[in-house]
Amino acid sequence: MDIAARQFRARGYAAVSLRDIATEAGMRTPSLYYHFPSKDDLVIAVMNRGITVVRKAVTAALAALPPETEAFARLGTAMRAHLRALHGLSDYTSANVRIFGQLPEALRRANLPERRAYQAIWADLLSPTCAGNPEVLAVRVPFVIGALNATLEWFDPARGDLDALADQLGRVLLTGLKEQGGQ
Amino acid sequence: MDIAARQFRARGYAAVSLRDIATEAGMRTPSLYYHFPSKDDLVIAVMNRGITVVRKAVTAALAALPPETEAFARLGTAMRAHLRALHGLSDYTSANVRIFGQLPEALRRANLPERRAYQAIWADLLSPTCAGNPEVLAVRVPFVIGALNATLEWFDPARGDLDALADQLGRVLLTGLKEQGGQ
DNA sequence: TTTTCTACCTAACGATAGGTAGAACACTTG
DNA sequence: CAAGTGTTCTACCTATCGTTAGGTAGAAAA
Repeated sequence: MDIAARQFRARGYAAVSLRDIATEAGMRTPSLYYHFPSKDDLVIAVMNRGITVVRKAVTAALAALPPETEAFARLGTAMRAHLRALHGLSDYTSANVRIFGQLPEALRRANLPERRAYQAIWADLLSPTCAGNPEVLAVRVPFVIGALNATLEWFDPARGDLDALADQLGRVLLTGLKEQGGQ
Repeated sequence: MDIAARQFRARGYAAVSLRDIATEAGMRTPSLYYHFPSKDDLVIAVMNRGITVVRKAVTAALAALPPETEAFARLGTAMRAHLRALHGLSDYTSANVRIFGQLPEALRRANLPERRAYQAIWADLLSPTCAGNPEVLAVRVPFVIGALNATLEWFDPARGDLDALADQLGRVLLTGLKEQGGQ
């Protein structure tokens, strides 16, 4: 599954064959079928773990905060944990974000329960920013998650500091582009 | 090309076969080779037009503004034009955003010049928000474009008002989540 | 009227995809 | 040691992929 996640992340769902995965695992293709009944099942397992990983990372980061931490500090912590899971923690979450849009609808649906559970965390976090207004919240939750996920397409953690990125994005999202110029 | 763009957008690069495109076009597969030398050339043509379309849309929207319009109003206008191109104007831009990450590196590289030209517009727009600081700019340009593009994965223009979305995202990006609660 | 071009066609190619059947190996347990 | 069980193997299948070869009807050009 580690190998599959890394390959899916790098080259996409349809472009990665079971032969590719088996070869890197030091196996023959049919041997994979002992562990997974089909390519679909394998990719679903990778996708679900991708959400589980980031959800646990964010939950743990929030749990480590002092209980009286204010809403915007909690939000910043969650953003940093999410970015860390995306860019460093494992290939599962990044594979999920990368290939979700490439999957046939049936496979996408199989990942939706996990995704909704994760979105619920962000709904709680973002609720104070819009006085609980459900229509605004319904836009802000996917917007913030989507904006963070989009960093996967342009940020290279090998060439930039991930914490600096988290700081800067946190500032922009919380206070907007309008305030403070540089630094 | 219209058909190819729509199918790429809906189902991804590798999942769309030349047979699929030809069938919808009312042709046999090899007939496509009269118009395009290969699948790669076809997809490159679609990708490049996708950026051209949104660049012209944004440029035109900015040109229609009074010349003395201040920086943040110009930014809001550009955001709205970008969202419109993504969600309504044509399938080329949305296909580009959807499948860029799925392409083999060689095809991605073929689209980079167009992309850089488009990013230059946003660098101009965003420069006033960070006093021209190049490091901050290098993060903010892909961040804003990425955040807008990510709406493709969750916003359905058939079920929500695109202008309302543009307004709300413009407010969040310009003034942040911290200010004004609801509405 | 002869030639060339445009826009398609049918037939088939080699490569590769996901998947199956069943034999062979490896390790634990009686 | 023999049996059983878990794991990987060889060999092969069918479907589909992008692509090529060679040809054809009709419009345009000479």
